[in-house]
Amino acid sequence: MRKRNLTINDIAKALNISKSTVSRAIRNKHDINPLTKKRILEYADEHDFHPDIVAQSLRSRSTKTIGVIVPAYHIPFYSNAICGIQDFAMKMGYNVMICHSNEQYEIEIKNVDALLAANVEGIIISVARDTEKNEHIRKLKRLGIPLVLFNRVIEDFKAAKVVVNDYYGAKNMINYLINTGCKNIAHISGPNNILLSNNRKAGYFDALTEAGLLINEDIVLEADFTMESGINTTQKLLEKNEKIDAIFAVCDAVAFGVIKVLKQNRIKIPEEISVAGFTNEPMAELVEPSLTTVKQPIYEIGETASKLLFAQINDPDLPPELCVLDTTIEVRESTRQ
Amino acid sequence: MRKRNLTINDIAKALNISKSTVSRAIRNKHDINPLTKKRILEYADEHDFHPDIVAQSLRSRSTKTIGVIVPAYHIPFYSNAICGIQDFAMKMGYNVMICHSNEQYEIEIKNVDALLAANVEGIIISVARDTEKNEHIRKLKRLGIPLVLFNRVIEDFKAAKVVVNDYYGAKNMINYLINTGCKNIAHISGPNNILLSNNRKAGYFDALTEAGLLINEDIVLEADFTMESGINTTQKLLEKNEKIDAIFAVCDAVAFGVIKVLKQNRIKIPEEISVAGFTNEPMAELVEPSLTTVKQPIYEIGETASKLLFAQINDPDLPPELCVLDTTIEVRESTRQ
DNA sequence: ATTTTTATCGGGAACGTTCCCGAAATCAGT
DNA sequence: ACTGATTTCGGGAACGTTCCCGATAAAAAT
Repeated sequence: MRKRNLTINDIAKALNISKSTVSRAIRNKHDINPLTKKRILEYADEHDFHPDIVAQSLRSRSTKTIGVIVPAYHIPFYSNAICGIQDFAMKMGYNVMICHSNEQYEIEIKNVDALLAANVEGIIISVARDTEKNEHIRKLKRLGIPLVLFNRVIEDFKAAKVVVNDYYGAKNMINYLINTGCKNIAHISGPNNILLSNNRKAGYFDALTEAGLLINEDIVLEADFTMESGINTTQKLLEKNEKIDAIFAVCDAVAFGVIKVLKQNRIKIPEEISVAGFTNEPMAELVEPSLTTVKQPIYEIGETASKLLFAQINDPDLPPELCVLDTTIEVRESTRQ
Repeated sequence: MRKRNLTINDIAKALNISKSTVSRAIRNKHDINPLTKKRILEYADEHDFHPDIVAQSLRSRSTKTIGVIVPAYHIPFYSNAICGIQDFAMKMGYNVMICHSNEQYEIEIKNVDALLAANVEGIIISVARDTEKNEHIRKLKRLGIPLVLFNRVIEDFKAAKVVVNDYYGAKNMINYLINTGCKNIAHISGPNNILLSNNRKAGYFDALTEAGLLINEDIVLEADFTMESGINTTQKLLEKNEKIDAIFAVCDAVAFGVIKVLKQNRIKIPEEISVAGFTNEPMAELVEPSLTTVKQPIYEIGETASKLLFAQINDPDLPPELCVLDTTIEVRESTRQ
């Protein structure tokens, strides 16, 4: 139960004027005598008046709130991207409501409903690992809710999207590895229902092909985006006894798993095997050896997603824009020079 | 501008009954004929009716929203604690509005005002590093807003609080270090305007005293909670050329800085110097050597804060409760056996 | 058959705001 | 002094819901 706050009616009564006039004064409208306005504002200031945002929302039919759904909150990539989203939203005078799906499709559906129930004016979403269907996303589109997908996007779906150039990022990294003398580069990919996994994998293949290197499908394994899966997959990879001089992981978390297993097996990084990741999480420079990785502009990704969303909110007929941000290669100790 | 949704008035008109009756049916109240109720619910279901949460908020004077303020979003401790807060709040049917102060007092004040403007029914806050004054917190109390402080709390202020046993956590860790043969244990503390810094420092001092070891104030330096400050402080510490066989850092981030500098100086961890931290961030097991640290139940801290807040929301006259959670020692490679 | 109870429903105010429209009152122009 | 424009303000409806209270009709009690 909210405490009873001062309302424009109270002010109106106290100053013996109408609430319409008070409203005009507060919202700095014309149609008002500068003197009465001053009188009202002084009174309001003195008594710490704040217009009730709920009543405003009801009347204006606008909640000034946007929603965000991410797979997991505590993954550094997402908490940093959320920063970018939120900072820009605040500049626009909007609040942000954040949900996490915990990588589960069912929860993601519930999140969507929760945000709809809260009457958000737009939604930014990065889909869960499990999300194969996307009826809940199409529903948003049907309802005409402004929508932006980022990072993990849905391929055959028309909507505003923010991604990085996964293909070229991966390709550049493989080229770099090749330039440092690696010839047998393994790849631990992400789930192939996620677009970015396939794009990065394609970059890997094409870089090898263009360099005239043989492709060995035996050293391309699939993991998800966790360190645990990186550990398991690396163990499987080593058991194959293939000749390997580098491992390119779909993301940093997986690369951390790779490093862990290689060190356990006393394999020297990068002398025997170079390791490269993708994202540049804060941890990347702390692990030993520090991780060479494809650096994503994480904060900007969130910020851009926010910008695209507000562009839609302000002009609902805007055609969906695909925004591809550039990556750079951050060379550290885990790859040979 | 929200899209025009179906309202109870629409249903009333369509079924030729009054909106009061529709409202009763939706909210599953008595005073209604089971048959009409069925008719209404079927119609509502068929047309995908959802009561307008904003109108409900206005009428009930309850927003079903709580606010959270943390120093920085992307610090793993906070993103995990927020998970605990949010999960419990959702169980209670509440939304969560999250702000970050970016460790700045002025922004924290703005955050408080933003949450008040949003009519949150309670606030959970971990104060910024810079926060020396606390007028904005007292204001919340004056306004009668349910309030819970966590992690970084204000000492001389009556309010519900959730902390860990910083004193004993530190003391236990120092005892452990002593047991492994360390005699000259340095401490890099946190800012002394933050209570937990002082408690951990006190645990450090008392453990040394009780073990009959000499206290050397020269090897007790102050940092803030960042890795950078850990780096700088460790360098200063080494320049003193004091005899040191262990460093206990106020938090993991600082400990990571310590490790970095020691490695740069080719000082062997833990053979020459043991290193211990506090918190058990995810990174702690990834650094090399992995970090021995005082493990906090991070998710539970958030969950508990949430529970205390809802206890207050449900009973505003509840006396403020201090909740102290236990820590354990997580032994890894950075300390000798 | 009359009164009392019970079940079911509708009318209307209220939450705090914005906005449309019209009423005064002041002012300028003839 | 009379018209017309302009400034300033108030009344009241509306946003979508909940809730109090009274009305009606059916059921039960006398």
